[in-house]
Amino acid sequence: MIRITKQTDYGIVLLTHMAVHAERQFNAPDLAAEAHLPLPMVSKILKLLAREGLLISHRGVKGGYGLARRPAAISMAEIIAALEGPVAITECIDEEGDCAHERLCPVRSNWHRINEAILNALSGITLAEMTNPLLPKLVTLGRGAYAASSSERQPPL
Amino acid sequence: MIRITKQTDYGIVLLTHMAVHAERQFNAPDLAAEAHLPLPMVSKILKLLAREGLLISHRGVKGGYGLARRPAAISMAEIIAALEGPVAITECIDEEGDCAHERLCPVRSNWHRINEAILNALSGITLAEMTNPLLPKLVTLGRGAYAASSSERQPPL
DNA sequence: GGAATTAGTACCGAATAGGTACTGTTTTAA
DNA sequence: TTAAAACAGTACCTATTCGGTACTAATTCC
Repeated sequence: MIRITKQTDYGIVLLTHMAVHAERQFNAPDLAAEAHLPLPMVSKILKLLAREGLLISHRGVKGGYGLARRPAAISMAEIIAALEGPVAITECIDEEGDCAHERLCPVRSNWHRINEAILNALSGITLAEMTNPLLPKLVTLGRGAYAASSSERQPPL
Repeated sequence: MIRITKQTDYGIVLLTHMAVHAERQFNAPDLAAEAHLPLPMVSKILKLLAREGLLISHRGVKGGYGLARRPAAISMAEIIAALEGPVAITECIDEEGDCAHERLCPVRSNWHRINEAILNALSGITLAEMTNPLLPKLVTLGRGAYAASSSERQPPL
């Protein structure tokens, strides 16, 4: 059903939570408790995000994880790519040589369109935007004080 | 890894093939042979597409399947939705009541953004475009005769 | 009525996802 | 220097889903 995995789902929740207090450093147990997610999963996910460069980790007693960049500089595309590999909806993209239909398949060159369309869509959403509880349109229609309370300002769509 | 299933993959290949000769009617064995895909799978997929209203089926000896609409009026979003259910990247969209984190999860309302972004991306690609072997940009840069050979004109990106 | 064709459903094996456990490494601080 | 807190890596198990097949109706044409 064209779903992201739960791992990624959790990962986005965690990163969003971290983005609200972007300066703070979080350790796995605290994050798990605050996000109401199982610790082993949280641990696993944070390790992955750190390895992929989206988080910076510090070991030792006072260790923990912090965002590697400003929330506005981290896109959904990056997060998803970090947690489940390159965003490619179809198989025949990565394994170009293996496809037996290569010469016959008229669709092949067009997969790129679909993949790119999705990649663009995901690249256009930043972590900073995810911390804002309302949609940009509604925010600008409402009173400005609310939008100003979020740490990052969103570029207009 | 945020993939469509092979069923959907095959489905798009089949529909693209049918879109090239949009008036013609195809039966399952012929289509399987022409697309170089296993017949049982093709059969299964065509049934589904017919049930979802993307294809029109005719039973009996001279039966077969035909496109229900013009290729330009069928979007990727519809095809994917027909073959693997509604396009919703995350779970908490459809099962609103069940999510235990509902009251705590600050991300929840923002999933809509991601889902809609992807839905928009997929809605913007039509079956007619998939029959064109080259990307729009390259086509307009090349000689016009080539682009004119495709049955449908693509809107500029 | 017989043959061709779609419709529906049930089933199985293999791959993948969700989740857990364990062992190692680094850092702080008493 | 040693113990504890935290991250790093990896291996493993179970349940679900996917890819694929088979079989039995229901229709339609000749």
